[in-house]
Amino acid sequence: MPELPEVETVARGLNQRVAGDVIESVWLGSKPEPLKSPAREIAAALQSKKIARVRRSGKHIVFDLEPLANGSSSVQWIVHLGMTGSMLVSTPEADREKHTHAIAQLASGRELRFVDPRRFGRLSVIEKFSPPGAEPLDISFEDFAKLFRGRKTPIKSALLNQKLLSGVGNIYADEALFRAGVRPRRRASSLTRDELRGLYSGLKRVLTQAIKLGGSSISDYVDSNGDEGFFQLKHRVYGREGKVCLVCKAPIKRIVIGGRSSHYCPKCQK
DNA sequence: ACTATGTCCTGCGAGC
DNA sequence: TGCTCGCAGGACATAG
Repeated sequence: MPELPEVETVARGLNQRVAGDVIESVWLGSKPEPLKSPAREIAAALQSKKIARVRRSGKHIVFDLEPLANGSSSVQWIVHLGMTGSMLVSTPEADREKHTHAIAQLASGRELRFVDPRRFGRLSVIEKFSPPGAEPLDISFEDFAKLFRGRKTPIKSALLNQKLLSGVGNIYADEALFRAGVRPRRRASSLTRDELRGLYSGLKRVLTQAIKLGGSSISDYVDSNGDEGFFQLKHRVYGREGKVCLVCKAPIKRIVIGGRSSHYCPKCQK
């Protein structure tokens, strides 16, 4: 589900609400657990840790944790929401949603709940998380252009490659390519410098505006408060197959690239 | 090193 | 109403 703007929204919400709180205990409920490291290690690492800060890196939520007493070292709790994951702040009395896989009890009396129907999400604890690719909102144009040099893969697939850029997913790749006027099947290396400039600024604009609107809610996505985003109302191509282009009235096309559906306007995008 | 493909999971809506 | 099919915001492993 969640791409950079959704994860950013969730992380900001979590930071506002649980930074400073303390994880008292952890329940890991589902089997197999949606974990990268053994359940016991994760539970032990989270227990009795203060949440110093919650932030986003790529599509990952990063909880910066500090030990309560001297002795153990700082660690990071890394949460990836996969396609359908959500991380909710709730009261212990609230009904436990189906597919709740983990719950952290907080000293304030509240709970952090990880819910994920499709189970593509992952939890892990490490010392220092380093994202594989560059942050799309921070990268310079020159570095951005360099990412696609010599790549024969379609530009759409290159945008989704997290080792190049961290955080871009199917929605925002399609929306950025529309704003750049570039068809998703074009070979990455074939883009002209002008097209790369359009893609660079189109991607930044789309991500920035989506963050402002709290992300896109298609079916599952909600923030840490359970609220939906509004950027889906601004989609120009994603999910609009057969509908008319808002710029030129041509019908929007849907094709499959690398197993992912891709939406574009055959007239506006070259 | 890069690229294309299949697989992991559950749920929902469309079509019959 | 009930079924089967296709599809879904992601990321890996694997094979070429």
